Amino acid sequence: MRLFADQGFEQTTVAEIAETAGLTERTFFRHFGDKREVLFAGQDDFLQLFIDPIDAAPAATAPYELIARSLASAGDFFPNERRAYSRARAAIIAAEAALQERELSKLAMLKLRLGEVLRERGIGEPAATLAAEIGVMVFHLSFQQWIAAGERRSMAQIAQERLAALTALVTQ
Amino acid sequence: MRLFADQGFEQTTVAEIAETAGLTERTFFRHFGDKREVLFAGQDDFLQLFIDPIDAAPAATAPYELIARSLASAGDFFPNERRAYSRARAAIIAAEAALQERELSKLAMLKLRLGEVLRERGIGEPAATLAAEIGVMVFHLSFQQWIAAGERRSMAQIAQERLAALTALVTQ
DNA sequence: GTCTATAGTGCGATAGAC
DNA sequence: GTCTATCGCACTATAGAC
Repeated sequence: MRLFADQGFEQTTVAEIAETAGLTERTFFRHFGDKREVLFAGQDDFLQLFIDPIDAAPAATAPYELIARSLASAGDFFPNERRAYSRARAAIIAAEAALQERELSKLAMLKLRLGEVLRERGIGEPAATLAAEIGVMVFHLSFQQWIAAGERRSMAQIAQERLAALTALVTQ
Repeated sequence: MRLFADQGFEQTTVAEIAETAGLTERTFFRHFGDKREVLFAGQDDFLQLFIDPIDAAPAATAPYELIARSLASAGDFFPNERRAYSRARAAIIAAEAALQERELSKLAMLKLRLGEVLRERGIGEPAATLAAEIGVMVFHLSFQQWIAAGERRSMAQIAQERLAALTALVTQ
């Protein structure tokens, strides 16, 4: 992160990263499948925040309500103290198309996982996939707003507002 | 496409592609920013199909209705004759994570462009971005269903059904 | 069109942890 | 004694500079 922030992602070689970390290039690639992956690894607990409230919900809970709970829970990953760090990381990603691609890819994986969890609850198609897509989409848009300049509201609050806006949009 | 289908995307070198096309490697990269791009270039008319019906709609048309018209129009890009080709292309993309990433990236660009068009009509935020996200998301899921084994319905029909399912999901 | 830097892979050797 | 982390080295393809 320090190297990327100072000189840019593209301008930083894997050799530099490895040296800074006191390792060899070969070892870097043992831990990370590619150079971009170093910015996205270790998001397992983040994923779990989406899933836990779904697992904990009563069996009859409607998909929409599950998504709302999932979003509220995911907000815990982004307390106010994390905002500065998230902004710095987002700036690095925003500066490089290759990193934006990887971010979209990670969000797509989250969608797939969420869809699975919903289907395991007996929610059918296309509802399960649609609910997963909506949940992750609202999360993503909310996150972008959360790190916007001057924004002070919490992630959970923004997400709730965005989900309501989506509902309003669809029911015009 | 032929080379990718026969031996896989990763196993096909740019040198091979260039030679097959009767060009040099350097010329390939002059036309395409990177190797993956060759599978995604020239989608401008596709993009326009989303935008045209929005431009043509009466000023007071609600965002949801705009999206519905956009989806109906985009369906024209996928007549039944195109289905076999789309399946073959999708199979190539599905076999390679790097290509799936690029596809998501292209869809994200489409979202951005659609959002712009909606804002130019005076639709505010977050409605414009949400509508664009919903439109492209429904398109993407519908496309995946359209190329699913045994599926015979038209793109427009599937998209309409998916959009209705989304509405039902959110309004329960 | 030529040249070169860098990402990423395959295989093997070594050292330490349990 | 097996398992895992690191390293060394040779090699190829992409991609960019000039």
